[in-house]
Amino acid sequence: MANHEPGNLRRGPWHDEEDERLTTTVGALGEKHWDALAKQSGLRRSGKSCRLRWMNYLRPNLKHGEITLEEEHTILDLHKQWGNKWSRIAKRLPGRTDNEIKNYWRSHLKKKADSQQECFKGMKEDLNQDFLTPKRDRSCEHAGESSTNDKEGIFGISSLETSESCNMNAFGSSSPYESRMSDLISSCCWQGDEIKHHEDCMGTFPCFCEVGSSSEESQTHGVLDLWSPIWEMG
DNA sequence: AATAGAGCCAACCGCCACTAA
DNA sequence: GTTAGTGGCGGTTGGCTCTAT
Repeated sequence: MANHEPGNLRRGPWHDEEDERLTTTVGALGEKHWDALAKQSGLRRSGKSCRLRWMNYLRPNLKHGEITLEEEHTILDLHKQWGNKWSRIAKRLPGRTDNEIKNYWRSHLKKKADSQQECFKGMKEDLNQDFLTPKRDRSCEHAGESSTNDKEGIFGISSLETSESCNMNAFGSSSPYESRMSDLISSCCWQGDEIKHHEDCMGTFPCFCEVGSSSEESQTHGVLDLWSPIWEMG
């Protein structure tokens, strides 16, 4: 199989001259046939090691700076959808490598995601206590049609979709429901996030306005992600 | 100032899928 | 159909840096 190499291969951190030599060789031969490339370069490195070094650090157009807030949201969104498919996630973040994203997730986001999940879990319990009340009095015409699931338990409405179609102002500007949701969101949003409302939502909750970054993807997923932990904990 | 513990990240390892012979 | 070679992916590790005591 591959990599049953002689024992004199170098390991450990790469030196500048090794980087230069690898860059030159890849420039001449292209990003393929890594074992042959490693031999031809004269580097005492395995093809696998050369490929990794190239892909993660030497490739043109790689970003080496800090992960931005927008990128962070994207990583969280996509990780939620796809799990640990780091290479797939990396394809959606130009200039970032799977290794970089994986490390960032483990060192920065995992705890964040876990604590957010815990936060929502606690909030959901509180909300169930607060709002397990008759729902037919709610102004929304969808309210109270069949009170069989947790989404209704919280909102008195039958689904995310129907709630979206309702006018949330029907709950009243000072409803306990609204203020509770406001507390929930402000306590669960990450530091640096801001909630931006559309003109017609009047800043009531729940609305489907943008949370956090201004990217198109976040606009699509941001709020749904904010709510989904509640749905999923049913 | 010394030291222990935590955090971070580059690099390695093992497995798997794909391809060619 | 089988086997060997290769590349890609995700998990893990080792060592360096930072922070708290």
